[in-house]
Amino acid sequence: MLSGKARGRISARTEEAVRAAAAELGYRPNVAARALRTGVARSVALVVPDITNPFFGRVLRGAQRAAQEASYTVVLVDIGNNRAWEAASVEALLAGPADGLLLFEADLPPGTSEHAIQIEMAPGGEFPVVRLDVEAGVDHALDHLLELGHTKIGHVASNFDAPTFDLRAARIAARLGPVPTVMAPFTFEGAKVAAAAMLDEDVTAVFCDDDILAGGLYLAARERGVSIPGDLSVVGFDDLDFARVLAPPLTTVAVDAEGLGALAFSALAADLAGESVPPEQVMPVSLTVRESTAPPA
Amino acid sequence: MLSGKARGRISARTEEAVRAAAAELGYRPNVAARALRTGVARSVALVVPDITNPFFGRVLRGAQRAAQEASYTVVLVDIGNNRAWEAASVEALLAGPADGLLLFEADLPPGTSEHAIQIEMAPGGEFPVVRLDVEAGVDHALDHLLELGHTKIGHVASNFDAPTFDLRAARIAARLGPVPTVMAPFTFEGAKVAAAAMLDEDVTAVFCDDDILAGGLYLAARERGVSIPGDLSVVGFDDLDFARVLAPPLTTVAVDAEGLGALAFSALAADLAGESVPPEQVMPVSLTVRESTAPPA
DNA sequence: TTGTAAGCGTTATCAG
DNA sequence: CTGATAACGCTTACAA
Repeated sequence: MLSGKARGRISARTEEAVRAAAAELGYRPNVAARALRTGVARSVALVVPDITNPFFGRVLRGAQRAAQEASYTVVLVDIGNNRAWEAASVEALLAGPADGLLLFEADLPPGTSEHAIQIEMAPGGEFPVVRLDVEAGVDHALDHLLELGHTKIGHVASNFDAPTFDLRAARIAARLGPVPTVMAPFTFEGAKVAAAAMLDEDVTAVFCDDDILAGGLYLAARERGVSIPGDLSVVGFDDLDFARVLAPPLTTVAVDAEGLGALAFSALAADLAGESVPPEQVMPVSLTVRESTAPPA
Repeated sequence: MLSGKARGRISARTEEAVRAAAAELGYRPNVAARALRTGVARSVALVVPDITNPFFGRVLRGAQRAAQEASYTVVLVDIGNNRAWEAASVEALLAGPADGLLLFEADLPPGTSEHAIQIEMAPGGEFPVVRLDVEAGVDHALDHLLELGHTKIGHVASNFDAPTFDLRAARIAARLGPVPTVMAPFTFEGAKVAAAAMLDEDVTAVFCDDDILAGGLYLAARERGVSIPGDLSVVGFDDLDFARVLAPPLTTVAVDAEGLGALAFSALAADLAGESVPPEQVMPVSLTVRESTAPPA
């Protein structure tokens, strides 16, 4: 009765009384028993590549907020940027605790029949995808640079193999043709050494796949005495909190990470409820212009 | 039998055969049924104030790694810096999914008999606590500043009410007596406006309760044209990734957030296993000296 | 409107 | 060493 399925079967007075008594005694339905009986755990798993990256923290918060509202619980799986762990981790989830999966840049062993939503992946796969409008993001960034008068633009790309980064590269190529490119890892230190090579290229502006990569470029530029934006304009992607506090503040593509997480959860909830969910949903992005971009010298 | 409780009751050959068949058919024990029968879900909940803060991301990763090794699952609850949500959120957990709680700067309704570990809280409460050696952290920072020759030191304190911040203030007071203090919120923008007031004080160095607060101070200093460390030395706390990329790189107290998370999980696991756990465990910290500190002008 | 009973998939116990 | 059986706490269907 406490599950709310009593529609009109019992009197309001009785219901009231029972609820009061339940509250009085501190009664809590046993979720394990309910899960066993109904086959539904009201819990979803979120798989992220690196929870240490603040971007995923925001996605997680969005998903968790939405989940909480629907009285779902979210269990976190952090792949730790280590693809080897991925299979094992996801495998563990399939064993049961989760009704469905929110997969951020992760794949499922093919044929595994499970409810899942993929985040920031290419559409056309087995599961619905929810993603950022990456193409619009690079368009905004490139338009801004082009308007400023830059013609020699470089690309500091992520060396993490994920569709979202392929999309960035493809869009840049489509707009500008081949451009000087370096691949950088997702840490300030690593990105710094990788990005240093970009300073030897003949470019007046660079687009970075992510703010962290831009941070690495800042480090390299500082070490080499190249001034931003005087000698080099730089634009990042994600608008992480620290972009604001860089010197100079970073011009970057702002994305709604929490919204992305929340949207992914809603899609999964809809799927679990048997509703049909669109094969692809994309979140708009915008450009936040700060002080790291200026006309070329 | 698959639960491994068959110690010598069946032959190795039989066991082998059964396991093979199980793997063949893709059999997975149903966790809900197991949880119902055994009363144990092999799952713990981690409650954090703000998952958006990279510090908690690191704690979460540490806890998750340790949990995964023990084949536990961790469910996340993000309070969102909103104390009002806290009770409701924790309440939801008590309903069942979690065998135990990892409470970061959170309290449990008193008397709630549950297995829990408190992180970064004052010892002496109902549950064992695991925390950073905050006192040593401020000692390191203060010693460093004192050695540099600073005598007029200010304190940018967190306005978030948590024992760890009380500890910092108490230690500073014990070492230096009353010092100019401003309270700042946990965002760059908010901290910037709060920290601006510190620039009007007669101080040559500032200790910040957290790197984020230090970032706010950087912003205020930049706006007012005060140079770091020329006019003002600043030291932060936590050694978040972005501390490295600030200009100048921030001198800060480095803490092992992942280790903290892992330690907290182990303590909880021990508690769950019926082992006794020490009422207080503290993690050592160290000072990372970078370029935001120098002798007073 | 209310009561009763079956069964979800495990694990544990107790005879065989 | 093996096989049958009860019980965990809940939901649901059906009988009263």
